Amino acid sequence: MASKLQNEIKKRKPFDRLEEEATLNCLRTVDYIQSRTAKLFRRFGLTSSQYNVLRILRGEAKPLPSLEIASRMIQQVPAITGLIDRLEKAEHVKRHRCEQDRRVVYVEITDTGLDVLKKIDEPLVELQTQFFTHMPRKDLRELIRLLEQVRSGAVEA
Amino acid sequence: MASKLQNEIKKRKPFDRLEEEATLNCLRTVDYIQSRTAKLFRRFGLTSSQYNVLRILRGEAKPLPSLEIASRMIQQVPAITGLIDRLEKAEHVKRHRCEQDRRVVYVEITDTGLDVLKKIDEPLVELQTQFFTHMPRKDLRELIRLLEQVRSGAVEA
DNA sequence: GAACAATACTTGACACGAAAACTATTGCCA
DNA sequence: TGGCAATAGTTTTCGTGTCAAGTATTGTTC
Repeated sequence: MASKLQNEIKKRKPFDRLEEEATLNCLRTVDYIQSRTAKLFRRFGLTSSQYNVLRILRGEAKPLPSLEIASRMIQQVPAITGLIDRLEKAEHVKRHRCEQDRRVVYVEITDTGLDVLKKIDEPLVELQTQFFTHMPRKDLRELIRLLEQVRSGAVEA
Repeated sequence: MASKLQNEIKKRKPFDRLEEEATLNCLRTVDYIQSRTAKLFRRFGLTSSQYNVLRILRGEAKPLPSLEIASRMIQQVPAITGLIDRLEKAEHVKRHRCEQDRRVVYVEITDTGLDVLKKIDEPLVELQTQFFTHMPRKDLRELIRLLEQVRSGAVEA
């Protein structure tokens, strides 16, 4: 029987390696999750990355250096500068240089930023719940275990 | 005990919902897979999207209309134009208008394109194998099942 | 204490993804 | 057959990710 994924991408031959099928399934599933989530954020004028920066800042509840933010995200250093530029323009964050070490730039979330996050909280919980409502809790836990297991084998690039 | 993911993103409090933990685990794992794969493609002068277009064209072994290609990928219509522009400039594909229906543009892979794919084949198999070598086949099959299960609940946006 | 290395960003160039608006061509159908 | 909708792509704009190279500041070492 043809797999679900095989139909989705109109692949003619079945996968000949489990590894290929697993890789593509990961990508496909996340694409689904990403696009739904991105759509939600956009309703509030944010992109996924912007939301992530704000979420990190709220979690920490104090200003953080740019690179510290970058390290908690998945992004490269250069991207973070422009990201914060735009967040600053939208008045969701403020920047100020550290007086002790003038190389460091601290980023702080503003009240405007906190307000936006607050509005997003509930619909985001709803959406994440919706992704998995049809799955038994047991399967959900198993999925988490397996995904962590994949990453546990991660080798340095 | 703090979860693996919680440590990775330096989250201070444990996740209070399984759904959140599962969502973020999906994103995190795929980011790992994506970045490793993208690096491989870049060694051969391709991006992930470009590789995907070429792979689709090789699989079909005949010219395909632009939108047909787009539908087998995950991308939006507008993105496909520029993507094919760049592939054409690199002489990996050729474009030609359909004579019967002049709205349609057929895209065909060139010998250059086939050559690049051929060179990528082996290292890609190796990389995908490496992602999962440390996992028992049984777990791999279970992971595939669970990921398909997630998508099976997909609701229209 | 002067030179060099390391750190914390910033800038510029290019490719991609997403949305909205536009062009060209074809199909419909009354 | 004339007009209007549908289809297939393209263009534009903006935010992002990635790489390479650059700047400012601080640390370190001989």
